[in-house]
Amino acid sequence: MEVNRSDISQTFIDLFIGGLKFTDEEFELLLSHMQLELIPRKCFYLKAGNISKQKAYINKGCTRTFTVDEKAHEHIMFFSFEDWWIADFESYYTQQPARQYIQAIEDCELLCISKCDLDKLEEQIPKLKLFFQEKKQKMIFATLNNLREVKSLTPEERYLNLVKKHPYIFQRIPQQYIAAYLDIEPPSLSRLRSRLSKK
Amino acid sequence: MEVNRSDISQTFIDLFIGGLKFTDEEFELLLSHMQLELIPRKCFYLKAGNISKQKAYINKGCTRTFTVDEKAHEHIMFFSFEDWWIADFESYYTQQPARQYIQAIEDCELLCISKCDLDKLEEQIPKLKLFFQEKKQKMIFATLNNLREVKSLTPEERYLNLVKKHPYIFQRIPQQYIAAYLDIEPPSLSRLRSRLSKK
DNA sequence: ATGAATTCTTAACCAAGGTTAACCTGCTTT
DNA sequence: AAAGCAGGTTAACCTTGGTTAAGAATTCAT
Repeated sequence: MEVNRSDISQTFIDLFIGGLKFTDEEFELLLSHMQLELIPRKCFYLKAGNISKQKAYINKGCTRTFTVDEKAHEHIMFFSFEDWWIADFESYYTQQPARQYIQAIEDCELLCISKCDLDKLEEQIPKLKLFFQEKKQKMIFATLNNLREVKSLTPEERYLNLVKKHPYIFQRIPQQYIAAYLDIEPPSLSRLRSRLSKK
Repeated sequence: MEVNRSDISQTFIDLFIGGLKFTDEEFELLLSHMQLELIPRKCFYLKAGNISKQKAYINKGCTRTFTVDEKAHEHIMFFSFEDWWIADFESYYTQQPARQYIQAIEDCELLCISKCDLDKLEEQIPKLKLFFQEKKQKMIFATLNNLREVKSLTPEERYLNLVKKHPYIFQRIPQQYIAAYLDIEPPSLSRLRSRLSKK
């Protein structure tokens, strides 16, 4: 669907016009390559096996990125909210089938741009290339920290970290998904919570 | 210590001369910026709190990169062997104090180059820049796969994966470090192994 | 070669999370 | 309003890994 200027969040405009100092022409050029996709709650933006052909800015809504193991258990790698960019990182850069699913937790409005278009645009607008290189760098740091956390903390400690660092997610994310993010079963999360509330 | 041409492994020469098609001048230029560091077994190449100021090519030996949690338990992020490049990724790129330790498991010969020199060299030799960009990309993929594994597999499954994919490490890495890599205690690894050998 | 020091294994006991099933609550649907 | 459903909680039981300590096996140093 074509992007209607009125659909775009102020945050998106601030990001490019205010933050990255895009000229109006550059911004229009960018917009002309973006499509608006509406993903209803519970629907998939990407399924494992498909190729992640575009990056999407979350204009509204939130998603979960997860894998499914051999025992059919889901493991959530991360949640994404407004102002995040989503794609299956490995699939996007290799153009090989993804191993992860990206599913809308709430109705989502996504501003999408294809890898092909973005690659060209990045050559025309170096600021854009730098912006995504920065994003990539931060994403690596976040992944390494994540790995460190998963390796060194107990589920309870990870839960407490989540409460401390991202309390807002409990307003928007169902418990079962929090459990899948912590890699425990829903009854364990319930127990853990009641154990903590008694202290 | 200055790098003596005779110290360098054939693999290193093949990498740059054969693989990356460096001219002799480029190769000499690279070598002129590298230093040989000898790290004896059990000594640290990097300690948490220090800044990772250089990249090092493992000419000989192997290392472990690990963190220490609040309960003083060590968690090994990965092992590195000959022909790998080591640094604390986040610290190297941000020049902030590292949160990880890098310790020699065997006596190591490292070919080191400072971030400052490498940044300059990469401008002079674009092939070098591309080479490290590729490395970085692969490192991200590996980290994401690692995270997926840690989140979705049991220690037993991770052990079996290790046996299947990297059987050689059992020749060189003590059990206690394998346990710290799997994020279990040594007695658990022993139990797991005896359980498996009975099947 | 011998003693000392690591490293690995084993055993006993404990704690935490998995599994299953029942139950409760709040929503949707008709 | 009643039935159905999804999400969350609770309880009972089981499995697995942590903890501690003791003992066996290796390795190292002299």
